[in-house]
Amino acid sequence: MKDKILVSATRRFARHGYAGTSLQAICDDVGIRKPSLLYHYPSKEGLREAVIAHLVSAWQTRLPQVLAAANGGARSFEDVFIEVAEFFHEDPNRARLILREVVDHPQQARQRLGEVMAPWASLLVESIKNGKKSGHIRADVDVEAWLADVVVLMVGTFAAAELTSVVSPNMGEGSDERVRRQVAEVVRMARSSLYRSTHADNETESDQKRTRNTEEST
Amino acid sequence: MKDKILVSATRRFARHGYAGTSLQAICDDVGIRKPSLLYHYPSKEGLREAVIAHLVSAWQTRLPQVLAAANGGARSFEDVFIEVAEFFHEDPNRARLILREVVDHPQQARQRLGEVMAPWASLLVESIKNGKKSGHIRADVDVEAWLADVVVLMVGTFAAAELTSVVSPNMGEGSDERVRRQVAEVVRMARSSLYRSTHADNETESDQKRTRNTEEST
DNA sequence: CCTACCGATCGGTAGG
DNA sequence: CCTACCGATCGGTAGG
Repeated sequence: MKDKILVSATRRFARHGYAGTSLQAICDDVGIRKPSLLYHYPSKEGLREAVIAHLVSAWQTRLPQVLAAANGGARSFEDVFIEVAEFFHEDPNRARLILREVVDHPQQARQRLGEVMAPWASLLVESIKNGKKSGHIRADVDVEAWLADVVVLMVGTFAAAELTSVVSPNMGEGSDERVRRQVAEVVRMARSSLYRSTHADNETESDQKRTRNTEEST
Repeated sequence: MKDKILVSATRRFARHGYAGTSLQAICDDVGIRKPSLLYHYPSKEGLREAVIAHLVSAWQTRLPQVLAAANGGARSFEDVFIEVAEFFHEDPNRARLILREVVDHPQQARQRLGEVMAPWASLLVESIKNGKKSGHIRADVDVEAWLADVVVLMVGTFAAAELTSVVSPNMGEGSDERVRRQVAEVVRMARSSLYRSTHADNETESDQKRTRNTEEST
């Protein structure tokens, strides 16, 4: 029961925001009365904290795989972002929730994001800076800003998948396909803006139509 | 007076969201009573529409400059994004407002964004696709996805300027400097992920330590 | 632009 | 997990 409340709260907080969600609405979802909800969670604020804590812990569970990817050598960056994309793909509400927290409680969200990102972010930054010295990473990359950009891109892509269709409304209704394309382009942008010469540069002009169909999944 | 209401509403909707803002709070800001506000605007919803309409009209005012930049030849893309950045820099609440609209009313926001972006977005997309044919644009760029990414990046950078400090908390408190770096990196990413060979590539390996020193200031 | 007031709903408590 | 109920606040109206 406590879990059903958490699931409903997560969905509603993500979709309508904290202020836009009433305890009554959550109770209606799970079929109980307000006092029953307040037996499981001390207050609305307490419920919000539980929702965030659950999100953080889901991420912590994921961390080992991300860290493993980060140590994978040359393809480190791409593998890390693929792991991150998988995390959001599992439940896009996670991205929306993060986005809401960032705009609703900027300083608190910054701190929490810092704690949660620190382990893998510092690894990545270190790795990129080494790449700069050894020459295969562009010298003009602002590493911290680059990483922040890619995180914004990841969260933004999943939180606002609807945006894509602004430009290409002719794409299939299935937003799954849309998100896939969007993520692929995020990875491509991240990579090609980082490396001095991109692997994809050995593409000839003959295959301009597109070699990769889903992703480059070679 | 009507204007003071609009200004307060814009700020509060941007910062705390529509549901998180009470008419009373706006009235307190401008020093009137609720019925007076409802004389100027028919309802809370009506006020929200006015806020959005004002944002759209501010953008329309800007449009000519953006279109002019889009026709500037080789530097088209960069100039367009510099114009867009200027628009958000004038008032970051604009970015927050857009972001809120996108998560709160996805389909409505998508439609409105489509209308507002169409004129310059189609110019840009066309121009990039031509660049592909003539060979100076990478063949593997997913043009529509790329544009969506850059828009997300622009809005996200101004809406969540606080994010940057997650990675580099040692940076100056002045978020102005932070945003500047962030925008610069957005432009760099956008450009270098687009062109087959970037202008910045003529950097030699000798200035790898960093041309700019505002960076992580070793 | 105001006073006075409305029904509805908010988060939360008492008490079992 | 419930019924019953709380004060506070919500958006909005009547009437001037």
